[in-house]
Amino acid sequence: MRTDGRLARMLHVLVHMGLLGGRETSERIAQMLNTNPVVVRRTLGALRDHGIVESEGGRGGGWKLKRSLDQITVLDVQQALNEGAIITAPISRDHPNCPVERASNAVLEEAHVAAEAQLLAKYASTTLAHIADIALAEGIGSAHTQ
Amino acid sequence: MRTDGRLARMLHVLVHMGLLGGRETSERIAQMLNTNPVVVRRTLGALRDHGIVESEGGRGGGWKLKRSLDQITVLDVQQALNEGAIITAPISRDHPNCPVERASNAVLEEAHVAAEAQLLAKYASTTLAHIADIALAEGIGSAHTQ
DNA sequence: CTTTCCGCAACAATAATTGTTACGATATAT
DNA sequence: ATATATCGTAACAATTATTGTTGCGGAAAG
Repeated sequence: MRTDGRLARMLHVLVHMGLLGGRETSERIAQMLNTNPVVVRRTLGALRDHGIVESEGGRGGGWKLKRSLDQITVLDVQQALNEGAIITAPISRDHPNCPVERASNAVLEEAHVAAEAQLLAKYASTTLAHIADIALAEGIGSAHTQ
Repeated sequence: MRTDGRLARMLHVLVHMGLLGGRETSERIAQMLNTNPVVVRRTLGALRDHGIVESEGGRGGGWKLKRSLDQITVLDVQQALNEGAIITAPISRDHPNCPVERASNAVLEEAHVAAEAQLLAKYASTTLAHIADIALAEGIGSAHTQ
């Protein structure tokens, strides 16, 4: 199964935008992400709908953070991208009335719900400013030294 | 993304096999799972390679548990089916040398590794006998009342 | 030696994200 | 006004993983 890379990509680009401070076009952001401007609009559009960034069309337009890095958590970004659960219990629906299938599913559900709760708590307590600090401690934060 | 239903399906069928006690053919197991005998062989084959079940060909053959239900944990089944991680951190690989991307990935990795550790602990402490108990408490455990 | 099993290869079906092209809408500069 | 730079969106191919299916071979029991 292909991994859904949207969360990581958005964290990456939002931190860059916070460090750079100005407005960025979909074209430049696409280069940061090694991808296409349309993919950027598609994904950043979801963040705009949740008040994390704002966009302006026309000459001189582009994308800008609507809050500072310390006011955005990983959880904010995650929830803007995916309204559903992060970790989905891999339950089966072959015989919904079979007590054994229901018991198996119930055990899996319980374990996954607990793991997801822990994950969400971690997401909620991690701000993008924290990520920026780690990046700055390791190297130059705003350049792609590739 | 389609959910990987193999773990839930295997828990389901292993508990049935434990409760029934005898040998089951791929054909009958496929009916329990609403699927095809080939899919059953494919998946149970992995469990055989890990010593959870055994198979015999020819007339009177089929599949049988190699250990009792209280000697098989959910973790055993999970690891037989998938050698990799259960929860994969959705990291990005767009600019591997970019400190910001690395910092984002590191934060995600750390959170997911912690969540997976909790999940594995839960899997390890849950036996198939436990699932069977839940099923028996709710209804008849060996019949498909559909 | 026939029937009943599993073993395995090959390929279509399904589902989700990503990548790409094309066209429209809008705002700015000249 | 008109050209230009941007986002907005629809449509479709590419990719990837599991599932479903068919077909043929091998092995064991009777």
